[in-house]
Amino acid sequence: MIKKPLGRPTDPQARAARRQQIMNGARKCFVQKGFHASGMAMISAEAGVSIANIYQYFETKNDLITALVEEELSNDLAVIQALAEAENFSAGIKIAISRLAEGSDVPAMVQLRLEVLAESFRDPAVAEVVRKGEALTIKALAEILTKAKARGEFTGDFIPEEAAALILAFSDGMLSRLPIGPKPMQELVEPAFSFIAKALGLKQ
Amino acid sequence: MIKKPLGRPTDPQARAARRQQIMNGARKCFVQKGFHASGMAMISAEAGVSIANIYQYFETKNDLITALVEEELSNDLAVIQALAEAENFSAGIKIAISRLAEGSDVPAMVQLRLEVLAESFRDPAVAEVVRKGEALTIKALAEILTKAKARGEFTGDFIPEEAAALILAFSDGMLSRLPIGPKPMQELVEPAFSFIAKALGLKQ
Amino acid sequence: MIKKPLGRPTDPQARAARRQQIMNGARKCFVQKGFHASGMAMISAEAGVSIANIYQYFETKNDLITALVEEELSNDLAVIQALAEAENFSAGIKIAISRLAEGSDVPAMVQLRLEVLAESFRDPAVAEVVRKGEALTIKALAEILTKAKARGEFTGDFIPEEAAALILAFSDGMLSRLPIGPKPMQELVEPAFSFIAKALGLKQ
Amino acid sequence: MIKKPLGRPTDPQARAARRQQIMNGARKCFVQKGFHASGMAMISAEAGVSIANIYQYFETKNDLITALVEEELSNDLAVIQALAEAENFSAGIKIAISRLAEGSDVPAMVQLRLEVLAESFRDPAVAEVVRKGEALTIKALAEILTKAKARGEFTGDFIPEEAAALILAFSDGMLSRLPIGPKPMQELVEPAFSFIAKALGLKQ
DNA sequence: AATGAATGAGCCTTCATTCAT
DNA sequence: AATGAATGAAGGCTCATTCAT
Repeated sequence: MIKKPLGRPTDPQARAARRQQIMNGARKCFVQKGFHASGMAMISAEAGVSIANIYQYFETKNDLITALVEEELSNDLAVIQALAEAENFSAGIKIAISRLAEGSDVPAMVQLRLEVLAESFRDPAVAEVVRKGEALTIKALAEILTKAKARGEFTGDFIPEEAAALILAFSDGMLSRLPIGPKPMQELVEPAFSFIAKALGLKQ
Repeated sequence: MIKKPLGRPTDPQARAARRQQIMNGARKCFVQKGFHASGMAMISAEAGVSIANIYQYFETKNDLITALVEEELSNDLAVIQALAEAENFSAGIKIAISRLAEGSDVPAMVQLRLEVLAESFRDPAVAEVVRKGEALTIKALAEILTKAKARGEFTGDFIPEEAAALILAFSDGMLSRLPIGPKPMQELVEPAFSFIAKALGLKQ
Repeated sequence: MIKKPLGRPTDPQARAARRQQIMNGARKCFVQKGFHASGMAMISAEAGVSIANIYQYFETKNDLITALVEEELSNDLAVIQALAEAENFSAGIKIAISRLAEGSDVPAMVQLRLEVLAESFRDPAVAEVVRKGEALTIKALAEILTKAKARGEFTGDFIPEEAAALILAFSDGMLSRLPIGPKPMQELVEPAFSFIAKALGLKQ
Repeated sequence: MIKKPLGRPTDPQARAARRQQIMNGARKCFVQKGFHASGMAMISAEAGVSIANIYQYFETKNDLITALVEEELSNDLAVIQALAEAENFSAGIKIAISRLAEGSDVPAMVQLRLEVLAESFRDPAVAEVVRKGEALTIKALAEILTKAKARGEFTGDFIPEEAAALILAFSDGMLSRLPIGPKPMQELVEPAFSFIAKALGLKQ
């Protein structure tokens, strides 16, 4: 016998949709003003929802932030995982880069990334979430490196986990300098790739 | 005849000291809570100064932030310039690293660095200040690289300005992951140096 | 099919009541301290409402002032219009005077009137509101004068609009001297009426 | 033997000049913003004096206000007294009116007048000052009326003190409507004079 | 589920004033 | 006499959050 819910049946799909709607509005605000300068009023306006309604999906503003951080991290992970399907490491990196460069809202993502890192210094809860997400990302990238290494794509030797961490750090650093660099990011893609390639001893 | 100014004369030294005192208090707050979550009340308490007094040294809270950003950038530049006095590039990097590692408050500096980068996305005034500071830093590092290159310390070839930008980005990325990395920073110093060394073709 | 609005429905009556409650509290404060020396804290205390709640009914303190000015002007207009129902001009004036004299809070009204006039010098928005209100009042009084004139209540000749403006100015002047006059207002009612009567050539 | 002051000799003239300088700056501010919206900072800037210096001439801001009110009242009295030198009442009124109309800053005076009246409702000290000043003005005007009456310039009968009070009230009322009247003041001078003339039974 | 109404705490800034020079 | 330095209190307004409908 199928369970028959009593009272008003809640529609999980509708709930998820609205939750996403709120998070999308919140992301816009956080990108523009940061976590702590974005008010619930602005978020509710951007999401097209009443303020009070937000509190039925997130207990506090902090929870909303945390949820958004998790979503953001899973996006990052997805990029890395997409990289796994490439034929070789070199091609994978280029796919990832082009995916970033062609993404319509790179600055927004970077802004949010910085916000997340800064927040993880302050809020231990956020730090924990980020730490887990990053661990997954590093692991995924390390596996890719391990396979590529096994395929003999590198001349040099390195510990995959370490190299993964370094690559991601490098990527973070490059992206975070987007708004302040003297040159546009485009011109640094090539040297950046070359930088990594040499560091890892990528063939050709 | 020299005109004698009426009233109480200004003591530039005392003013500078007080200004610094305020900025130090502000830094503590900004490190803990970020720019926008730090209130003037907290800053004044931390600095041991009345709120109203702060406004005799900084017109607005934003001006205080900007001043702090400038100070922070000049500190960064000083680190790089100290690197110029080393015998060779390898030694210089190690000096810089040890200087950072031994610095009593690396996490605070990193936290502030993230805050600054995030803010430069939002406030064009801050972005401009950061841009100028970074240009100076890149230039300084590029000169160091040029000299080291002339001394034949590298096997590979690279454009100094580009390499400088990449190194700084890498450094930023490494530092910014301090609170989230699975390993403590200490363990990544060696691989990070090795990473750069290979990328630039540093001999030995 | 009629769309059913979601969420809690608005109760216009309750809103209007609360709005009035706030305005009443504000009036007390403005009478005692004037517009600019009355703080929102004092207003909220006098109205029995939280400060933040006031801002759900008036966007700014200035809006609250403007709304009060409008209300005040409509009260003035009501007094004049009540005058229209009297048998003749002489009786009407006496009705108006007694209505003022018996009104429990003449000083408050006068104080507010001065505040309004002073403010209309500074804030163009207030000036515009007052101008429109005064135009209506003058028009109403002019009509009354026109009818009385047609009834042959005056020996002299005068342009109704001009006379109306002069009478209102005279009234304003008399009232505004309430707190400084050497004699209580009561003793000046008779001479004031006589003054107007002679000026207009009122019979008997 | 002439008294020889010990210590630093104070220059009463210089003191008076500076005092006036401050009051002039204060007047500008009070006209623009009113008593309570004008800050000491603005006053000091307008007067070209440091804030602290103001406190050597006026104990509090309130004292500064009171002093200005006194000055303002004595100006009013001077206008009335100038009226005494005219050949007859009719000419005197016209002199007074033209003196006002040609005065470069009638609106400023009126604005201040309203401010003073409003303040006299609140501050008993100001009220007392104004009351005394007004008593003098009424007395002066009453004397003028008495003389004119003795010269047979009026047909009607009236008590001079009463008439003086009424005339001044009327004048106040007319002026205070400057910023809100539908017509410019100029066009109301003639009817206003006629109004008074009729009320007092002025011949011709 | 969704919204309007309400609030205490806090925001940045300016106030009138005093003190030291 | 005159000014810079300093401050507690208050300014208008917004905050994240809760409650009633």
